[in-house]
Amino acid sequence: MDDSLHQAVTLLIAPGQVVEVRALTDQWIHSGYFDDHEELARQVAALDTDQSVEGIYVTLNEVNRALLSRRANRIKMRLGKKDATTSDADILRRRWFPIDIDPVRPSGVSSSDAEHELALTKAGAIAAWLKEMGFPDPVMADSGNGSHLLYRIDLPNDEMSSALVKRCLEVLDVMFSDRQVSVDTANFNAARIWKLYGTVSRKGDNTPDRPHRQSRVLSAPPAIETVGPDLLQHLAARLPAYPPESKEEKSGLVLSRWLSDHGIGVSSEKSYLGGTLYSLAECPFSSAHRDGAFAIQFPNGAIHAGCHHASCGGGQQRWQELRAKYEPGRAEQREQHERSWRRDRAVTRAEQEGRVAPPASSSPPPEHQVKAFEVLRNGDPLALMLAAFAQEHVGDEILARCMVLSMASQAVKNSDGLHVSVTGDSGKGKTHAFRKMLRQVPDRLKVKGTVSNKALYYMKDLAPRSVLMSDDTELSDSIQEILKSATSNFNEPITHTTVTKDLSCRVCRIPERCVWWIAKKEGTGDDQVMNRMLTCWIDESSDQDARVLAAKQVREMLDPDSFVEESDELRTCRAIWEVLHEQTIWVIIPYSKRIRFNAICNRRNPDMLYDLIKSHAALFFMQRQQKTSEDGTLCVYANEADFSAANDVFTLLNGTAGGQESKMTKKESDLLSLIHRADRSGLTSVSTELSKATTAGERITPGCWKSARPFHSRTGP
DNA sequence: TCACAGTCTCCTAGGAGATC
DNA sequence: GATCTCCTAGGAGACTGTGA
Repeated sequence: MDDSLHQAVTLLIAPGQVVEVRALTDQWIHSGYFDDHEELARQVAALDTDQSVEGIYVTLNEVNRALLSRRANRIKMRLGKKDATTSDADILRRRWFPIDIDPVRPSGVSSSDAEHELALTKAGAIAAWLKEMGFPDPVMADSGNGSHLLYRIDLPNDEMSSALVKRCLEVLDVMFSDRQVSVDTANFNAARIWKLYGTVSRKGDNTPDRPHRQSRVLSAPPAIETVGPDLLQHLAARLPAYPPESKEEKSGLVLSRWLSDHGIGVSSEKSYLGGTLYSLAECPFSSAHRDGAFAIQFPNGAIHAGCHHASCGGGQQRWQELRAKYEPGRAEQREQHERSWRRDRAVTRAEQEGRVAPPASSSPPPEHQVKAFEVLRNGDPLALMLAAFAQEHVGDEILARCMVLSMASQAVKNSDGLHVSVTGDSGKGKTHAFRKMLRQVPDRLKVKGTVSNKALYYMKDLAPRSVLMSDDTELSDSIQEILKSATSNFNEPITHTTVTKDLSCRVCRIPERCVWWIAKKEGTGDDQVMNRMLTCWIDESSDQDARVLAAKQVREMLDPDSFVEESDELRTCRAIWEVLHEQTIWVIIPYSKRIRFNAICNRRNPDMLYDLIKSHAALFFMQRQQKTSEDGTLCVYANEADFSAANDVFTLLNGTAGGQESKMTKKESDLLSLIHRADRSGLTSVSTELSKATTAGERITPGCWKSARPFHSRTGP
């Protein structure tokens, strides 16, 4: 028997242990099970002379003894489809923690001498690193093309052990793999077969540059110590297994750009937990070595940086240290910024407690709070909100106006509430517009995304005056019913009574004064729902596409330092909404009787105009004539500016920016417009089809709205 | 060739609620 | 109370890619 083969069998396989031998050829698999290890070595030695055999392997871990009966102490050549080999479920215990270090090369060829040497060197480095951590000396072997490290373990074959071994390999891969050599992370499964040392590795043709080599054990400790699970867990914990939480990195720092901007060289990059791991060309933490440093950016933006050398923390998080090294003074600025933010927030909360006007405080309120009251008293809050919105979303101003007035309607006691629906094709920015405007809303007052039919009734922390945003989905019948209730009974909670398991009644509620913002695809939702909402169209024009692209191009040029996550305007808007959400205002429209409506057939439209006026007046409540009613309600008188602003919105919603009265989508409206332009007889036909007079047909044609405002009025207090 | 991981789709069971 | 519908989670199976 070959000495090295005999040494391997003695070393790897416990006496009496059943083991599967598997030989791979280009086309076939030969396999047998052995508990007679002398016989195993004899048959393997014979098989190894077969030049078609690329490699001979054994199962490393303890195999179920029953499998011996499959092919007892014999190798069956050319397995058929019915001949099973060892699966993970056939393994009784894990006996080895195997580390396979392979040179990076094209598949199907043996390694060159240089590549082979690199893998052996890398194995030495890994063994040394693990020894620093407390690992014993491993069995080191030459696999023929790369190198192997084997540590004796004793773990049950279960999911936890599998995950632990897998994680350890992943950590070693991150720490040690580079462009030339990689640690194979696929060797974690229990039934994994392993090169039987003493046999020849024959990948591809045997050429001088890439010769076939015999695998062999290079070194083995006299007594092999078992590595305990604690040590493996210690290794597994060397790197974050999940993206770490990081508020700071959500600011949009792009690690690759940051490294490049600061002249930090990257020797290689690869994916890690969905993010990217950059191996640094030189260690920025120590001058004692060059290799080993790395930085990872996770999908959530968080960053982990470190170095695998024990003297550099052995992979521990050192990102803040790295950043501070290249951005001196930043930590201090950050601390100052956070102190200021905490102070602002504390003052804002204190002022929220039962106040209508700003308190005459000897200490100055925070900057944005002062600005908020300044704008509410003397400025134009609507203009500020539109400007803050425009900083983050290009165009769609009329939609923005609708959203602002919708939120303002929550503060109006005598309003039915204004809800917003926006239609248009996917990808045109409906959801983006909603999300950007929602940034002005305090977090506790918004619900985003999709919900199942009854879920809203069961949300325990859903606050009154929340904004419920439904995202680009088709509205189910059930949600549409809730919407109808919400819009019909704005000032009361929506109740829903169900029967529990013990057949008692349970009453669930959606709180009062919630407004809905619905992003819909074309042609979804029924008219009754649409009737109750401000019906906007997203701007789908090619001009808008060009403007969006231009804005995107500017944004992509920003570096992290010039990127502002929250502008002063945005913070001021949020402070304004905090003030308004504390108010309940009764708006009086003293000129109500002087408003003339062209179309009152849909009774909801006058309501909507009145609500728009009231909402605008609520937004400017500090600049309007006020009185307090007997029950203490703050009353505000709407003025001509409120009418004018509301009328502008309503006119646009019936013209170029929405289908408020017609309930048509943009495409339907464009089609009618086309018919109208092409031939007036076409309009007559449409009117006939609709069973309406030609004038009615004209009215639903957008071109006519442009020339005729829907309301006449003589306004003024 | 085989086993496995990962991904995706489809199907099914079970629970909740509605209806008769 | 029986039955139906809707929703959800989970499993099965097909498929692909990888590595021995």
